[in-house]
Amino acid sequence: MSARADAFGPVLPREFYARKTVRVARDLVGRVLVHEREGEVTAGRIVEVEAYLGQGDRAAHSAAGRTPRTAHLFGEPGYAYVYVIYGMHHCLNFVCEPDGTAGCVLLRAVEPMTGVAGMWERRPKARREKDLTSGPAKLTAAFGIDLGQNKGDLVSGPVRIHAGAGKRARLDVSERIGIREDAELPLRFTMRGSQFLSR
DNA sequence: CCGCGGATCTTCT
DNA sequence: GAAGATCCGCGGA
Repeated sequence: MSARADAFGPVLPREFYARKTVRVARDLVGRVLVHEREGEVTAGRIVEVEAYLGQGDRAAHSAAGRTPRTAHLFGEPGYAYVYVIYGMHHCLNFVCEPDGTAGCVLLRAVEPMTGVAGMWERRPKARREKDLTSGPAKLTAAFGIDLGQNKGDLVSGPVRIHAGAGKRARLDVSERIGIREDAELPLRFTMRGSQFLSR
């Protein structure tokens, strides 16, 4: 790990993810997403997430039971779940809950911190800085994350989450975006006052 | 600024 | 074969 990445605080340990999905989701707001490869560090503060529950949540990919795609949602926590949406975009999730129980947190928006020039290169159509990462597929593009990072270890791999400054973020709670089933559940958590939310 | 529809492909029925 | 946890460009106001 580079000295620069250390400035974001320690990497969150696997136990962080081995809790109830909603608890992890709330705790993730304000943390720092880091993608490091070939010496290039891309980082951003997490400002928006959504929880997808393993049980009683028909909007979750795990709702249909184990399939080849979703098997690791039921496995050990602290791994990435990346999938392709609408044929051309990628979404990044973090596997939660103890081994054997499904549950994940969808990352929806971050505030750019480090490697912003690289983000502009990977998202040349963005107009303002907030357009770089203010959506689940925008931020994966800006961070260079795709299926190659699926099943990656968030504790020891190139995609990690660091603890951040430690100040407890003020949260707003709302309904999840872009889903039909169980759309009324209050499972979207956003950093109050952030200018980098998806909508 | 807003609403509409096209793009494009993985996954499961 | 159809749907989908989205983004972007276009047209109109």
